Amino acid sequence: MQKNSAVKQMDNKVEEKLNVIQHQLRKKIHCENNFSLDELKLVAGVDIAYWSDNEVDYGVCCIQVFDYLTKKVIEEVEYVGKVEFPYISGYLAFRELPLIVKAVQKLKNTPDLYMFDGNGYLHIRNMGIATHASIELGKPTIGVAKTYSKIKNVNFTMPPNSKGTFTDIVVDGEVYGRALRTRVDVKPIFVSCGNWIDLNTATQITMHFVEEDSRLPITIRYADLATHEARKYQKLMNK
DNA sequence: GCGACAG
DNA sequence: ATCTTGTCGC
Repeated sequence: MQKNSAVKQMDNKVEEKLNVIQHQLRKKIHCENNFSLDELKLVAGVDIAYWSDNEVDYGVCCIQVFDYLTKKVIEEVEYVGKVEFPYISGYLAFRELPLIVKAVQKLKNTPDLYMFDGNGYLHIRNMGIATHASIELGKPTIGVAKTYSKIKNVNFTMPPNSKGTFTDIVVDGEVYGRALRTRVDVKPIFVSCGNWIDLNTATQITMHFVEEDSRLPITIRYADLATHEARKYQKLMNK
């Protein structure tokens, strides 16, 4: 299911509307901190896993809330629901946000910041899932993608092979995000401001959550594992 | 026509 | 994202 066939399922006028929406929301982006790192307490990791049953697509969104200092999970929630929107590169938020909002509503705690599996400002219209979600949730966010999706023909430069090094990704003279080598001998991840945070702080927080068992920060990693477990359970219950 | 394409 | 075993390496 590549972009072409996915777009065929979506009216061209619909795509144009989504485009307009993203350009409108773009005005609400702030790549600067609206909080103090000293006061950062609760950080949430968000991810979604998918499956289908009788031609119907389902997804489960898992959110893990971590204490920033102890790096322990203090709360986790999941929300299972139908997924109506197709995956189209550049419009991931429209596919994932409905489930994310529902999952957030189940939280008893209010995270100070959210981390997403996907881009934020590092996006063709600066409106990756992390940025769009921040505007929806009203909280600072960070985008953490596992692969780079080329923007305006700009490639990224591979950072040196040592922990914590990075190279910025500059598009039209502006830093959109960076390739970050979280550990030695691993592929870099792609970090960008979602909203209400600067790139250096986003990088610092991301590195803070990187441990020895994954190149991904544990916020994203644990949420990813949780979605897989939740899906396994859902498929089991459906038989 | 061909390649690219976050999750 | 998802479908999936073995296998190379630390």
